[in-house]
Amino acid sequence: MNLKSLAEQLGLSPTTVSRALNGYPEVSDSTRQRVAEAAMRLGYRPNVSARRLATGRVGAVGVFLPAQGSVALGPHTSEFLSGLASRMAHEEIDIVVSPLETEDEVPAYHRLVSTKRVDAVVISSPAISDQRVKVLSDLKMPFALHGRTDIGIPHAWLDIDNQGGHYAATSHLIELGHRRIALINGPAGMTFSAHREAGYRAALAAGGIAVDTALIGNDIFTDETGFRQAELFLATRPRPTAIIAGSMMSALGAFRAIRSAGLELGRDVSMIAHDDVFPYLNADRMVPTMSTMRSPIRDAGSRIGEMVLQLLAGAPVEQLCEVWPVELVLRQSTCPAP
Amino acid sequence: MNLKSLAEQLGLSPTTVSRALNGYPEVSDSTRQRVAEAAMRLGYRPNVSARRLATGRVGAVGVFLPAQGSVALGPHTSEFLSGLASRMAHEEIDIVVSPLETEDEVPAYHRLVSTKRVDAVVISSPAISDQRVKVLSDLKMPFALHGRTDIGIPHAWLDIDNQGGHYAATSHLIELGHRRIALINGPAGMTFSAHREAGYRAALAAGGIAVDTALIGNDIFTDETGFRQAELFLATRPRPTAIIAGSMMSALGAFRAIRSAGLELGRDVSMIAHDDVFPYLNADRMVPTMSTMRSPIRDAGSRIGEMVLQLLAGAPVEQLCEVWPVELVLRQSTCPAP
DNA sequence: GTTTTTTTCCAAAGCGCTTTGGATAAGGCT
DNA sequence: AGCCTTATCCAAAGCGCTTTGGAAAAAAAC
Repeated sequence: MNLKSLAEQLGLSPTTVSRALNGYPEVSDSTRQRVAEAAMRLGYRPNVSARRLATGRVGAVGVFLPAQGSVALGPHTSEFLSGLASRMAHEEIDIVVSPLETEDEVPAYHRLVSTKRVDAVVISSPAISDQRVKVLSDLKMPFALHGRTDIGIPHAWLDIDNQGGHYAATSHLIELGHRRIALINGPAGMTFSAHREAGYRAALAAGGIAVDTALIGNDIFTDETGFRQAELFLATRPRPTAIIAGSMMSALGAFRAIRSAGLELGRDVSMIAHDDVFPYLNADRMVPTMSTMRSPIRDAGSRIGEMVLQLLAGAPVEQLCEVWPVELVLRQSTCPAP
Repeated sequence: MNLKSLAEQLGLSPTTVSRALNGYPEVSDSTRQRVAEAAMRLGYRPNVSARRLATGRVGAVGVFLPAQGSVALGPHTSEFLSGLASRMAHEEIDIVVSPLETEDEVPAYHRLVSTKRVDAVVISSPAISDQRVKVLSDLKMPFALHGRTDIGIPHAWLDIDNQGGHYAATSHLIELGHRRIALINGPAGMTFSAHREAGYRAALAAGGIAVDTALIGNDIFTDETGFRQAELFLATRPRPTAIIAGSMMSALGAFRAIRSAGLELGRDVSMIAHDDVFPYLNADRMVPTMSTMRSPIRDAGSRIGEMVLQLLAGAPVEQLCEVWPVELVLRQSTCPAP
C-alpha cells in the first residue's frame, strides 16, 4: 500500500494525499479527514526511504558505541541511549548506533556523514580538548556533546556540574570532620575527571586541607579498579576516613575493600558515590544506603535528544549549552569522622 | 558529489559507474579501476536513502530497547548491542534502536515493519511462550531471537545452555558436599528462568536432595534483589551453604548479604554466578575471585548479527538455531561445604 | 455579469540510485 | 568476407515520496 494506490482508491492525486497527510494548508478539511481515515483503514504508512530521498532529511541521529575495552562503554551506555531513543521516537526519528572498532572515531564519522545516514550525531565522554568536535564541525554535521570540552568551537552540549558536585560532596565530608578524603576519579585527560578533581581540590583548599596525591586515583570505573584503589588508599597512614567514588561500580568495589580491611562503611569510613541512576543498582536500597551525587543519565539522554531536535530545527548552537546541577543525597554511608 | 556528476567527470554513464562500483561483471577491469580511483579521489559515497529506495533493501536491522523499569534493560544490553553492531558494521548495515515505551512491543513492531525502516529485527529475553515471534512471523519480518521460546513457529534463534550450566553448577556444589543450595533466579515466565530452574532441580534430584522452594527466588537481576534474596535464604535453617546467582549484579548483592550476616564468601558460603562478561565487572579480579557460569554476551550479539545476515541472504530458519554451552569456571568463591 | 481573488486540487519534475533491455564494438568462427 | 558471440557500455524506466508551478472551481469584489 503506497501513496499512489492510496490516491487511486480515493480518486485523488498523490499530491493531494501527500499534503493532506503532512498537514499542508492547501487541502480542505473534509478531504483531509477522508484521506486520514482511508490511510488508517488501509494501513498506509509512508516508505521512509522514499521520504528521506525526497526531503533530503534522514530522520535519524547517530550515536557511537565506544570501542570494546574503551573507557566509555559502561553500564550507563544503555541508560543514556534509552533516554535519547525515547525522546527521539516521539518525533519518528531513528537512532542508529555505530560501533567504534578502534579508539579513532574519525573514519566512522566520515562514513556516517558522507553517506547521509544520519542528520546529526551525539557524542559522549569528551577529552579536555576533544578533536571530535573539530572534525564534526569541519564536516558541517550537526552534533550535540554529552559532556564538555574546551576547544573554542561553538557547539551544543549538555553537561552536569561535576565540579560543583564534588565540591559539595568534599565540603560536606570536611564539615563532618573528615580530613583524609580519598578520590576515586575517572581517567586523566577526560573533562569530567578534571572538573571533579578541581571541585575536590577547591573544597579541600577551602577547608585548609593539603592535597595528598596518594589519595587520588585515576582509572576507568569498574568494580575492580574501585576495589584496588580503595585498598591502596586504606593502606596509607593516617588511614583515610572518607572516599569519594566516581561511579556506583567503583563504589561497590570500594565497599568490598572497606569490608576486607575489617572496616565498616558508614562508621569507620564514609563514602559518597557519583550515581548515574541505574534501575538495577539502587543507592537507596543498598545496605547501608549509599550517599550519592545524583544525576540521572537517562534524563540527560532525553534532554540531549531534545537539543538535537532543536539543532535540526535551526536553533543556534550558542543557545544549546546547559549545565545540570548534581544533587547531593545524604544517606547512611556518610557519618562524622571517627 | 553524486553518481551522475561522478559519471560526467569520467565521461561514462551512471549505469556503468554504478555497476563498476557494485562489482557487476558487465564492465571491463580497466574502467572499473578508473571508476574506483575517481570515486576515491573525489570522495564519492552513495546516498544510502537513494540506494535503499532503489533496491528495496534498507540495510538496517532493528533492536528494541526494553521499556524503562523493565526486566530486560540491564547492564548486558550495551554489551550485546555492541557485539551485534560491530558484526553488522562490517557489512555496512546499520542497527537502529527502538525504545519500547510500554511492555507491549507490538505497536513498535508495526511501526518498524510498515514503514520499512529495517530489514530484520532482533529480539531478546523471550517468555516461555513468546507472542512476539508470532507477531513478527505474521508480519513476515525476518527476525532472530536471543534466547528460546516454545511457540511452534520455526524461527532463527541463539540461546545459551542455561539448563546445562545450572545443572553443572549445582552438581559441582553437591560434589563439594553442599546440601542446602539456594537459587537466585530470574523472573518467572521467562524461558531462561525456567531452564535454569530445571537444571538446578535435575541436579538436586540426581544428588538425592529434595527441593526447598524457600531457597528459590524469582525476580529481576539487580544488586538489591540479590541482597534481599540472599538475606532471606541465609535466614533459613539449616542455613544454606551455597548460592547460585543469576547474574553478576545479583551476585554483588548476595555477596554483601553474606558479609552482613557475618559470613565469609568462599569459606562459610559458596557462590557461583552466571556471568555475561562485562568489561567493568570482572569475576576473575574480585576478592575473592568469583566462580561463574561464563557466557560472553558480546559474542552472542555478534553471532546473532551473523545469523541475521544469513537470514537476509535467504538461509532457511531451521538451520539458524544454536545452543551455546555455558562454561563453568571455578574460582575462590566455591569451596567444600563447611 | 464580469473580473479578481481565494480555495482546492493536480501534472510533472525531481531526489540519487539500480536495473532492464538494448546498442555498439570487438573478437571468433566457418 | 560474412555471421555469430561476447564484451562493454548506455538510455531510460522505475523505486515512492515531496514539491513547484499551474489550472479549475468556487467565492468575493466590482
